[in-house]
Amino acid sequence: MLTIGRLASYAGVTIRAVRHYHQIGLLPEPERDASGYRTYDAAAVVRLVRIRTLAEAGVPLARVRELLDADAETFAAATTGIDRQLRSQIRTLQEHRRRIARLGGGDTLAVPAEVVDYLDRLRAAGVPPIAVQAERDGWILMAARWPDAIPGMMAELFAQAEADGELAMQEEVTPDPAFVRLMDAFADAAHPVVRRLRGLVADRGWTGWTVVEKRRP
Amino acid sequence: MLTIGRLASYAGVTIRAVRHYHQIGLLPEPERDASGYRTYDAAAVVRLVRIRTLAEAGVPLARVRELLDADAETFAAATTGIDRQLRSQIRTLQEHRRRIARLGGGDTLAVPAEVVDYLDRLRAAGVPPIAVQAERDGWILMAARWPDAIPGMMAELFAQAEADGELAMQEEVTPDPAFVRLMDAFADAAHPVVRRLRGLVADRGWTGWTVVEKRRP
DNA sequence: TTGCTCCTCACGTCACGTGAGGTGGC
DNA sequence: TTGCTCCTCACGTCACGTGAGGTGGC
Repeated sequence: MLTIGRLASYAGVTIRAVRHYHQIGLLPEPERDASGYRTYDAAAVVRLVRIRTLAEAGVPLARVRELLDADAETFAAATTGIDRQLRSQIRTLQEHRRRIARLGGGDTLAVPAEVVDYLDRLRAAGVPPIAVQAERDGWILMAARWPDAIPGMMAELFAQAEADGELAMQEEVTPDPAFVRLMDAFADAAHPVVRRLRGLVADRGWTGWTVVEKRRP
Repeated sequence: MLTIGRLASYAGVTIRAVRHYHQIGLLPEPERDASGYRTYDAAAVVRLVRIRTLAEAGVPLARVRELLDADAETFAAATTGIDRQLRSQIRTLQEHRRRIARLGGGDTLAVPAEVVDYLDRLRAAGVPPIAVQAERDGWILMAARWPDAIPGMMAELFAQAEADGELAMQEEVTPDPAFVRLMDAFADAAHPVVRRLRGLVADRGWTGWTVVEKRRP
């Protein structure tokens, strides 16, 4: 016969966990010795190891109770489902590894992949970091509001760039005019208020949006 | 600007989670509009996505707070630690898959591998299932009490079997006498009370333990 | 007497979930 | 008026953790 301490350590759980399983009726209360100590037999070990194996695999204790009282066939079927869930958890953790690695590399993960590409092109084209960041913030809000619209908008953006001439992919300090027109067009399309602001700015003698310049007289 | 619902759905968390992060000061409370609704900007999205990425990777929220306020170098170092933990979790889940598969196959997982081998030999030798189960229960209690002693005892057991003659590995219905002597010796060794009981049984005209027979006069 | 293992309450923890009851603009 | 999204309490959940205060045999 075993004390609760030996039982727990053999099964790899805490004493408190064993007592918890008694409380919720998952593991029957055993006999007591003269001192009031619980005394466990081999059957308790077998049951506790089953409980722990299932619980550690993520099965809720309420479900563990059902499974312990099920016949071998039902139980075997349930283990298939549990295994599927475990595999799915593993895949999820692998995805989390990728995401954590990207975070560690300085990525914010806040914009879709297409937009990341686009922002990289801006940087490569020599757009100043502060402007790229402002651009990113705009896309974050866009993506949050109309998530489904992003791929289409990006496709349209690049198609327009093709039409206007090639995007400057070299590391030029000054963005090329075609690209500036592209970004202005995009900014207008992003939100009605942008066009209005641009109008106000134009009224005051300035032109452009991505690169704002004093209009030549 | 975004409402809490759009922010939450874009970041892949619940509205309640966002409010919880406000409550514990993990995400700053944003401005309110005329109706008292919270209005979020792009910075809130960036911060929330970081919180969620870390939290889903298993980082406690108290630690997330530390990391969000850390510099890029400290943060990058921390992600290495988080990745190590994720890999360890994946290995643990893979181990759980193996254990669940064994449970589904009828294994109790309550005895060490050596004892499983030994019990298989008993079964192969034609020992009745009920006796094998009793034997298993004895070993469970043994293993729980003196876990370190099991390998040595098993080695001794098989060495003794070699000395007494080979273990019957064929599927005989009747266990061979050498094997019965072996198990009797083992039972005596398992616990002092076994020898005493055997003595009492012997006094009443019976012999043996593994196979109890009326003693021939 | 000291140390160790056990005992029973009973409140605490973590990260939210879940109503209850109410507001504001279409 | 109805539907929808938002708001603030505030108690509930899950699987135990963690003292508090006490017992029993070496």
